[in-house]
Amino acid sequence: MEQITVCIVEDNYDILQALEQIIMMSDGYKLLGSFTSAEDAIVGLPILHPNVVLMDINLGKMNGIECVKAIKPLHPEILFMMCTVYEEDEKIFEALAAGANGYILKKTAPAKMLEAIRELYEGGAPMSSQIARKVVNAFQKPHSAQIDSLSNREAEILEYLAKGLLYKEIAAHLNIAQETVRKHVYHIYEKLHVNNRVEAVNKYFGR
Amino acid sequence: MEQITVCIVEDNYDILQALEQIIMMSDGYKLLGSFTSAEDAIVGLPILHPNVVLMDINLGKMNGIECVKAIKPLHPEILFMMCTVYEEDEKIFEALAAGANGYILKKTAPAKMLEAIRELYEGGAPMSSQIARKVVNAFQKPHSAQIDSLSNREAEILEYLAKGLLYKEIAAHLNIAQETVRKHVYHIYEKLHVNNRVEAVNKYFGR
DNA sequence: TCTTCAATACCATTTTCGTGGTAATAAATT
DNA sequence: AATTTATTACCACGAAAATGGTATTGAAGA
Repeated sequence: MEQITVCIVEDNYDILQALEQIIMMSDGYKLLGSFTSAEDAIVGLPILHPNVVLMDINLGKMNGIECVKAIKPLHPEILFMMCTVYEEDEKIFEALAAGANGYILKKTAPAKMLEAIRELYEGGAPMSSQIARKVVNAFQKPHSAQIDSLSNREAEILEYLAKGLLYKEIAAHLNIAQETVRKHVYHIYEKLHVNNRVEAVNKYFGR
Repeated sequence: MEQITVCIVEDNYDILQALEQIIMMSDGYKLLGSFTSAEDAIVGLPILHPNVVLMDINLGKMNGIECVKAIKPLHPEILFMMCTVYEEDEKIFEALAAGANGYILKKTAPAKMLEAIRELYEGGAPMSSQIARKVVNAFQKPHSAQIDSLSNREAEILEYLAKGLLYKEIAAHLNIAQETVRKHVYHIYEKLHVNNRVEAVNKYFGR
């Protein structure tokens, strides 16, 4: 089994020591080093470049998410596992958007923790069932009552609007007059309570 | 342990029989019925309303994703586990967007299959490591070379464009002349190789 | 030092969009 | 039978956006 190199970023000394013990005592895992602040990690992680980083979210000044955001674009090969005490909804999505690859709770049992690190290393995205469901749910297009109120034709035209087509282009696609497209759009805006294209498209994408 | 009620939608008779056997022979799971077409399932599933549906993606005329799309909005409490032979990228996201809750491969071992069904029932979103990574990656804002080429000010203005603000509103926010905003936008379009707002915003959101 | 780039600002022109009115037809609903 | 809704179409006006040119300033780089 290949050795997985690991770094830890954690500002609570007791928790850090416990994590270090788990990694060091386990075959197949090698602790390269630890950091107690995001600032130190930004400097040190690119030098040590481990396979996996266990990143605490709530650090001192700069939090773990900011830290990932700073490092990940420059070193996409480094895998980040976010560690927190609670499953905070917003933090999860923020972390994933920042480039985190996994998300586990600190209370996770040592064996599970090691398993998750390996899963991450092997191309997975370890996270609890509850988090996975939230992530999957985020994919569901939230079809609001407003969107539902659109007629078939209007919904069709909104799709074209979302692609950035001009009215004349939409008209050509649908074989109707540009003026008719214009009128449909007018009604779409009324139903969605917006007054320009981008706002309508944002509603279409559930934002 | 509570009984989990299950229905299967699968048009291959051999595979269907195998799945039925697995469910029927296992404690804690109860097979309510099976369907061999999406059309039949749309009629029958709401009547049987199982906890979990094993849904084949490649059915005859109407595929499994269309089927989920038809039923899920009316019965969000029914959980859908998509089953396919291969991990087809586009299908995964299409299925999740349609309202699927889990995504596993048909070759999955019976024990794992049952475990996944229970995980689904208990609020999880079972899927393979590879799929989970793809789903998580989809959250990462894909910052293209084009987006990176924008200056700070331009990126800032693109954010406002994405919200649907008028030039004059953006100008007011930034305390600069509307004409200056206009010029920034002109450069943004050049760098992103687009010629209207919606296309620029789509690049911003990685579409 | 010279050059390039980012940010600012102003101008002119054309195209597209947003607003709102009228109206015919067919389909669905009351 | 009467009414509403969806789809189509045309018109007119003003607002906003898109194209492209000029120009100044300051900062960063060659």
